[in-house]
Parts: sequence; structure tokens; C-alpha cells
Amino acid sequence: MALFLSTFVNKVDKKGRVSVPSTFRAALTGQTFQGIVAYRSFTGACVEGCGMDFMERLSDGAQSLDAFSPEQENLSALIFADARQLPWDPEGRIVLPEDILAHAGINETVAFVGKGQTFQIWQPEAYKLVEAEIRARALQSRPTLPLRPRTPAGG
Amino acid sequence: MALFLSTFVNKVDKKGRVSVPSTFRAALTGQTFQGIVAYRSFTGACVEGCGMDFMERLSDGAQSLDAFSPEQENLSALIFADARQLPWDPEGRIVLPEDILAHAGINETVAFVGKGQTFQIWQPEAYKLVEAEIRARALQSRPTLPLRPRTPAGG
DNA sequence: TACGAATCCATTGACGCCCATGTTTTCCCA
DNA sequence: TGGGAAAACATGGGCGTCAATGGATTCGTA
Repeated sequence: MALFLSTFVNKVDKKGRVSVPSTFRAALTGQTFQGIVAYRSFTGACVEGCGMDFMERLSDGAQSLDAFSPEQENLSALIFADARQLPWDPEGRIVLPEDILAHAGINETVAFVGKGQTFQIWQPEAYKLVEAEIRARALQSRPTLPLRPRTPAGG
Repeated sequence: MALFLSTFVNKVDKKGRVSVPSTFRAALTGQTFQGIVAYRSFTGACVEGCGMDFMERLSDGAQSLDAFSPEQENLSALIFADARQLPWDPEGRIVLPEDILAHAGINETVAFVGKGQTFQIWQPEAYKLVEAEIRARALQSRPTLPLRPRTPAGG
């Protein structure tokens, strides 16, 4: 299972190319489509990114049954409509389309933000602000994370 | 199951490398990723550390949305975004990134503090103070640890 | 032939790997 | 039980490789 961790800030060159972090690429090795899938976020000024396998799971509905309520199912339809396959070149770079750049307000640098099984693409400064806000709120409410006990079979 | 015990203080060399205690490394043998995962603590001037399996469990938990409140979701997202994969070299050393060093106020030496299934990374003097405080408070309140009976199958 | 797109090549700086050293602990055997 | 050998671990430094980046060249197509 692909796992996207950490945050990387990379440059956009004159031709609009950006290096996808090598660890992200490594997480997607072995997939049929050598690249990422990207669609504009509904909730914020950022871009959602994932591998093709994640899209297929959305399509299957296997994972999405409990993850998506009926109205959220409509959203998944929107996701498919907006999603783009962005193959990377031999050096591991992708080209972000115009409307995606605009939606996230990206100029010269891009932040790849790991979200576990998916990731997000931000304008670095914009992400800093959002992160600080979440961090501050987490400090107040002190939520705890439920950890599922490890399955005995997992050994 | 990885189990981190005891406290070790090691040096940081000119290149920023620190030896991970050999017992900690031994606790992580057999994992897919040969190294540790580290992220800045929300609540204190220290760094949380764990193995990749722990992250995967977190990812599994985050997958079932009903198990997570919005705040928990934010929190886990923040962890994934802040988490760094720190592979160790053939000698068992890792390199701590700049912002992590800054967050914990680490200069020349590092304290690895076992926390059971996870561990923490401290500036040694800072940990001494915190430990003394916790110890003093424990003496007052006399807390007890709930012990779950060992499952026979778990062997 | 002209334009956009994709591939190839070249640079640089960080990172990972290798070897060397010292110190402590463990082990073996007298 | 004590001394010496050997292994394990923490530490220091040199060097090669790879990832990120920039630019040039080729390819495809209209």
C-alpha cells in the first residue's frame, strides 16, 4: 500500500515542470500508470493527489462504501470528472495544468504534502498558514488517535 | 511488536548524524523500511519516533472515516505531513533534519527515550527536567496501569 | 516548416556508503 | 576469578552516487 509521508517543496521551472519527490514516486512503483492523478480539492485552495490504484478503489466502491455517504458519492463523480493523469518524465517531473496552478495559487514553488494514502499539492506559504492553524487547534482540543490493535495474523 | 525501552544519550557529529540505540534498531528489524519515522510533537519540545508499521496502523485507522472525528482527522493528517522517513546508514545512524533539531532544541547530544510502542527524542537536559516533574507528580497521585490479560493465541 | 511536447544531457549539492578508530562489553580459558 | 581475546557499538572522515534542477535536442504533428 502506497504511503505518502512528509512535506517537500520543489521548484517549478520555466517550462512548468516540477519534480515529484522521489519517495512519492517510490510509493507508486509497480503501478500500471507511471505518474500521479490530480484533481482540484473541494474544500480548500489545494490539489488532491494520489496514485491510480486509489482511483480504482474509488471506482470499485470497495473502500468507498462506508467512506462515502450518498451525497459524497456525487462528489466522487466530480472527482473522476476533474481528475487528470499526470505522467512523469524520465527525470520524475510532471507538468501541472493551468487551471490546477490557478486553483492552488501556485507560482514558483510547490509543496507536496503527504496525507497517508494520498497527498496534497499546495502553494507553500498557503500551506504554512493552514498547518499553523490546525496545529494550534490540536493543541487546544488535545484529541487522541484511536489505534486499531495489531491483527495477530500480522505477526 | 516493536518495544522501545530505556533511555540512551548519543552524540551528534559534524554531519548531523546520530547513532540510533542498537536495541531500538533491533526492535525494528524485519520491517519493510529500515529506519525510523519521526515527527514533531504537538504538545512538547520533543520529537515523536516510531517504526513504519506504526504509521501504517495509523493509516489503516484513518481509512475508516467513522472511527475519526474531524479533529482526529486533522491531527492524523498533520502527522503524515510532518512525518519524516529517516533511514539509518550501515552503521545505524540517522540524520535529524534542521527543523526537527530546532523544535527540540537539540545541539550536541540527543536522548532517545523509550515509550513502549513508540519513543521520543529530546534534548537531554530538557528531558531531565520533564522527567523529574513527571516523577514528582506520579509520587503524589499514585496512578495505576491497566493490564490487559495476554491472549493465549498471541504466544 | 513551425510549434508544442517529450526525451536526452549536464551540473551541483546533498545524501548514502565505505573504511578506519576507539571504547566498552562479552566471551573464553587458564 | 582474573586476564586476554574477540565482538559489538558508538564515532569520525573521505568519496561516490543519486535526486533536483536547468538547458538543449529531437520528435510528432498540423
